[in-house]
Amino acid sequence: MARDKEATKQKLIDAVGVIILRDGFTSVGVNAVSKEAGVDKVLIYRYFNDLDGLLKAYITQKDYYSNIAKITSEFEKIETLDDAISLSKKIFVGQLKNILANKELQEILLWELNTKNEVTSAIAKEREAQGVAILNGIGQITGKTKVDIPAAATLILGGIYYLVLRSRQVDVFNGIDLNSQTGWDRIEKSLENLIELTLKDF
Amino acid sequence: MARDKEATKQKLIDAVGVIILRDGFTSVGVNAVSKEAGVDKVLIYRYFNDLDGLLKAYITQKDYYSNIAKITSEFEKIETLDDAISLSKKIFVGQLKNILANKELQEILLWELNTKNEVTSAIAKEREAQGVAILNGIGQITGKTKVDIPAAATLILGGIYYLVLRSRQVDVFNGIDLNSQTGWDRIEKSLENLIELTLKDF
DNA sequence: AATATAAGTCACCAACCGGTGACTGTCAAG
DNA sequence: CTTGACAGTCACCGGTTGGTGACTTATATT
Repeated sequence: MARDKEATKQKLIDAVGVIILRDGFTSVGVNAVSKEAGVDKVLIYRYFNDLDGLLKAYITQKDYYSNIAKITSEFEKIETLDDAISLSKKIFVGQLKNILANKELQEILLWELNTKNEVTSAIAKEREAQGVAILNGIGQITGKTKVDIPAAATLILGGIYYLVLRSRQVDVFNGIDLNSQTGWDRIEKSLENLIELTLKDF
Repeated sequence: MARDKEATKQKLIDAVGVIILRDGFTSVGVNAVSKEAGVDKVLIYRYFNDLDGLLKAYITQKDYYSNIAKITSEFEKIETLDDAISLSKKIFVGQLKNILANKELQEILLWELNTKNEVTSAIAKEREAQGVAILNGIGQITGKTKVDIPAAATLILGGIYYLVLRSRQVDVFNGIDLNSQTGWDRIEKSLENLIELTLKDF
């Protein structure tokens, strides 16, 4: 009808987001996406070669990890160890709250765990760049520590990811209520404690 | 052929395990399972009502978390704080190595993250009982601590789960090689460090 | 030996999946 | 005014999914 290629492409890209958010990444297929976009599925092949091509376009537009620059700039203001600890806490707690609030991001994290293809690999690469940049920032300010900061940070970050994803299916995990504010307050507090203990141990 | 109901049921149950291990939980369906078992799929409905019924039977037979008794008995031997730290390290590192070695268990963890139904809820319930029992054990011996032990343990355990699952799709995460021995050694070391720091902080 | 019960087989169903070829309608360049 | 390029539509393909009814065959009891 509209006879506007770019608009149609955008409709398809947007439809991917809608379906991921509403039905999860497993429901993303040519039939569902085209139906959601109100467009024939053959256009996916014509405009994006492939469903993967469409997904790549979707991810590229999303640009989830664009806050690196902002964070790394904050590292430069750091002077004392307490500053470093405070910023580190802020980063990790921020990650937790960000993922917890963003259901679309949760779906992508889950997708990464389940599937390996060009798209998820591309996302992983981007995420990796962000993670290493932040770890380098922390590493620079703390200097020589007894503990392996990147390893500890990775473990804790993984814990954040897992608990958020787990909270989608279950209420209580290890006795902690993952669907209540008090439960997440406990997690957040522990997060801060672990960071403080780790960075003060040298 | 064999005309042996119990043997046929067992064939189906075993086939579930084979498929989970070989193709992942997403591939578990009536068609695939019956084909693998060399048995008609209608027998799944006759003997187990449902695919879910078959999966429940599978899980019940597996009994993944049967090592609770052994662990809780070890708590009684504890006398000093160092004993407690040592045992806690042993438990968490043991968890890590166990999951890392057991691909079928990894599939179930992933399944738990993706799906909520009677089967996964039943597994979760069993896991929950184990986790709480262990945490109670640790809690008893450490007494009042500054940190929230259950919350910290949950975070760390989640980290273990996530990293193992992530290692299936990606080599490097936050600069740590999740497919090399040295990478896992770093994780393990950090795990022990975090436990020690946490339990000594009171 | 006849019969009932239950084990196992077979053919089929509707719904969905990804994917493709042939088509129609529109718009702009010649 | 014609023609060609292209946006968009439609019908169909082979394959797989979960699920069911009708059937055959074996075994145990009377």
